[in-house]
Parts: sequence; structure tokens; C-alpha cells
Amino acid sequence: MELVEIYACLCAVTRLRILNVLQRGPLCVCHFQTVLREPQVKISKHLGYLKSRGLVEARREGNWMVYQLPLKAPRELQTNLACLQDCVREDPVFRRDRARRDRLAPVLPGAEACACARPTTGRRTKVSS
Amino acid sequence: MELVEIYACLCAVTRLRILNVLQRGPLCVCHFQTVLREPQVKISKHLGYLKSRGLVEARREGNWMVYQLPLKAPRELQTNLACLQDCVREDPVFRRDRARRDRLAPVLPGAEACACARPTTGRRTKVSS
DNA sequence: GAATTATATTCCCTCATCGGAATATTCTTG
DNA sequence: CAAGAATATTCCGATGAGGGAATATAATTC
Repeated sequence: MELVEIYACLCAVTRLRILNVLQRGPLCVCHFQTVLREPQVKISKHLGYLKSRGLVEARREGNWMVYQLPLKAPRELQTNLACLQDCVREDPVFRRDRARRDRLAPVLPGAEACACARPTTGRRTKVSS
Repeated sequence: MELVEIYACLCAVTRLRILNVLQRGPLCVCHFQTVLREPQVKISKHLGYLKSRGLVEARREGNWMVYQLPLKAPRELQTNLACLQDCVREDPVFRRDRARRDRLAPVLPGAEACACARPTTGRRTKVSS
């Protein structure tokens, strides 16, 4: 993984917000929509961008696609993710994203499924707005 | 200074090399040519790019333009420069650049002029190759 | 298998970037 | 002021990114 490629992934604010949220654990696309309040195309495309460059991994879980940070990331990526986390700690936009994300599901440290991907009997969280 | 702008500055390898070398102190364009072995246009343009976004500062010193890292950089920039330094420590290309740079002039910690900008009586270092 | 939900892809537009060749600008020196 | 050295800018072409609208694909449910 080229360092320049990593930086290329980091120069769109939507992708920074995605990575910021992913630090709390895996998430599916519809939850990204709720958390970031951005249209589906936008999120899906940026996730595709990140995935094609190895900054996120994806797996299908029934109807949902669950995205997560790579289980074993190269050192430069780890360093930069830590740096990013440090840089956006105080930023209001990123803080709000994290707050909304935490309201959705408990913070899952590992690679466990996000809330929407756990097959439940009840109605799922509404995605609107 | 927007975080995304910083990352945009970091996604060209020539600019990473410039910043890497600048960590050892100010330098003028002709020395960048010697160190990076890249054509003048390329270097001048990338320096302009960095300057317009506040990642480097420039001053004229006689015939030369001396570039340096900002004296008081915002925190996100400092963090990312440190991160960059960490990431390229082992990389052969960046190491070679640093070695060639150190061969040109002593490492100047502050904002002192680079070697070529010090008016000397003798012949200046040849720029070719 | 039809309808529904979740997600991805395609098409189109606009705009920025990168690189090089050529040229212009700025300063110094005689 | 002419010549030369150091640097910047302009012009060009190729390429990729980002966004949205519309459409396609995949899985689920009834």
C-alpha cells in the first residue's frame, strides 16, 4: 500500500467521516446514511473507493453490506488512522457523527457485525432523515 | 487550514519528498533540484502548490527563493508532518533524499538561510545532475 | 415469482491536477 | 543596460475525482 494512495483516500471529507465512524466498529451502508446524513450514492461510492484501495473491508451479511477497517492494516495506515483520530477529536462535525453512531449501536471493538446486520425478529431502525 | 487541504497536499509523492527534506531546514529551489533530481518546473510548481495552501513559507534571498516549513504551524499540520516523518523513515527514496540534502549543507534547525542563499565569495555548488 | 429493501453501477457534467515545453519574470553582476 | 542565473507562469493535453439522477443488481419476504 503506497503512502500516497493513503493520502489520496484522506482528501475527501466524506471519506474522513466514514473512517472516523469506523473506528467505533463495523457499520453497514444504511447506518452510514443515518449517521452522516448523506445520500446513498455518495456513501456507496466513497466506500467503494476506500475498499478498492484497501482502507476498508466489506462483507455481505444478508441484505446488508458491512464495512470495517482492515483487520491487519499496514503500519503506515495504522499510523495515519491514529493521526486522523487525533486531528478530528475536537471537530464538531466529527464529534456529532460519532455521537450519532454511538446512539445506533454499542461500540464493537472487533469485527463483529453492526446492529443492522444482526438478524432480529423486530422491525429494523428506520433509515429516513 | 482544513484537514482535507492538508491531505490534498500530501497526495503527490514529489510534495512528500519536498516536505521530508524540509524537515532538515530551509532550502532553495536549485537545491531541491539537486536533491530530488527532478526538473525545475515540477519542483517550482509543487512548491507553489504547497505555499498557496500554507504548508510552506517562502522568502526571497537575493537571486534565490528559500522555502521552509511554517514557523508556527497549526496543530493538525504538525501532527501530520510528524506522522509523515514516521512513515518515510525507512523508505529508500526518502532516505536517499535526506542523505543528499545533508551532503549539501549542515542541518539548520531554525529558519536560517539555506547554503546557497548565503552570499559567499567562492563558486556556488554546481546544480547540474 | 413479484414486491420490497439494501446496495452498487452507469452516465453525464464540471472541475482540479499533473506533467512538460516554452516563455516570462526577477535579481545580480559587469 | 546587457547578459546570465534562478525561479515562476502560461499553454497544452491527458487523466481522474466528485456529485447527482437514473438504473441495475442482490438478497429477503410473502
